[in-house]
Amino acid sequence: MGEIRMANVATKAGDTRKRILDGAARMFREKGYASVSLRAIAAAQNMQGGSLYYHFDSKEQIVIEILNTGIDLVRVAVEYAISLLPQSAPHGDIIRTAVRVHLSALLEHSDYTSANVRIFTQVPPSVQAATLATRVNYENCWKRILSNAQRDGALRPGADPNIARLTLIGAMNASLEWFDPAQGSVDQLAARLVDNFLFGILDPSHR
Amino acid sequence: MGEIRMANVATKAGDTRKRILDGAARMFREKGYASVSLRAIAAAQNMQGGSLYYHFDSKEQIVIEILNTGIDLVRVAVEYAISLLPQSAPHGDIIRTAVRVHLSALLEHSDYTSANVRIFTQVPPSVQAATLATRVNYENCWKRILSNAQRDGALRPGADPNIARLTLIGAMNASLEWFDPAQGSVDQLAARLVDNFLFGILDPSHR
DNA sequence: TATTCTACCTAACGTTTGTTAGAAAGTTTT
DNA sequence: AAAACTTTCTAACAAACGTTAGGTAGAATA
Repeated sequence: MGEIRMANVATKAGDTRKRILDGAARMFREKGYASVSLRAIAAAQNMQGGSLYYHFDSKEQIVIEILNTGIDLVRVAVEYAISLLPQSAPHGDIIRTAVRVHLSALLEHSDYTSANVRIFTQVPPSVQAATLATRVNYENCWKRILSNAQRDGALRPGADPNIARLTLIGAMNASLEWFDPAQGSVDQLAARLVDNFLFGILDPSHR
Repeated sequence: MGEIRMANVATKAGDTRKRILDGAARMFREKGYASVSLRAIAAAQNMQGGSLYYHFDSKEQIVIEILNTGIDLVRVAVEYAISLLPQSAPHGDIIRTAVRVHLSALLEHSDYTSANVRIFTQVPPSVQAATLATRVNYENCWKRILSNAQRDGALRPGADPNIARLTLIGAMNASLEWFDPAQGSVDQLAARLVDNFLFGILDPSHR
């Protein structure tokens, strides 16, 4: 009593808790939300289903934590990578960097991020609501990038930055469904995807 | 016996069958696959859960039929719209037409098509496999469009038609999650999305 | 050593799910 | 009107689900 409960403290429970989340994130990414049971999540850590309730209040709390973590991970990674660019960096380079980092997290580094993309639409409305603030945070990160570009006249006249943002994020996230490392690295994919996005696919002579 | 069982014949059972599929498609689009039970699908037609088994063999068969219908609907609509264009139509116009028809089916006309986009990742692997041929069919439709453009030199050198195709379809389908008719019509969205796709978002002076 | 706390297990609960068998209406054919 | 066929209902099944209560072994504390 009177003590503050910390999330990631170096205890046995803290380790187990993290292992449960790690395993659950991977399983959610692979099989979706509804078809991953608490018993399956527990079994992956050699535990019984009921034991999860020592660490979490409900299945919803588990998935909320995974979704929020997944979103914050990309946001922090993108913001950090951008902060390393010189102030004078062209907007094309900023967008290029953001896309590369987003795809890298989604396709290479984070089960949390990929789980978020895969299962967000499958999750109960209450869970979606509990991750809204985190999502808005990341949305604003991209809104800033594109509205800065527009402010400096870097966007083609008539280009709608809102539609650009939403389609770009949609296109990136969709790559989770078809990306194949045998066909090329994530960086190669990012480079080509950004080129299409910035320059279009049409040859200048055909415009 | 000896009679051929037809799908859309004008019988009571045929009508009921279609109404069940129509209702199920809408419910799947709205709530996802797992959380729509057979009892709920039946209740929407004032029926009992078990009665569905007079018309269908299983829940999987229902969703397979909905998914295949949804994909074939867009494919036929896109192919027909393109066939109406003059032979000499520029590739940009062909792509523009295809995008407009795809978005129109997804966002305005077909619960089957939107259900397909929404729940495909949620559905059991056996169901995904049962819709593979239909999906490949539609994929080939877009492959043709883009490889024809490349053959005629309409694509920017270095533009990868495969990545272009996958990102375009990904971007269009993602719009199902954020499209808001209050912000503009489907045709307006299609026009802006295609402009971004063909010309890029960057101003020529900033390249 | 005795006690308290941590981390997990066992076993069950109520609910929901897809599915099935057989009865019961309603319709059509003979 | 009788018979056959079509369509739906009733009622139950086994399985799986999230969740809970209470017990238990080991570690930490006193």
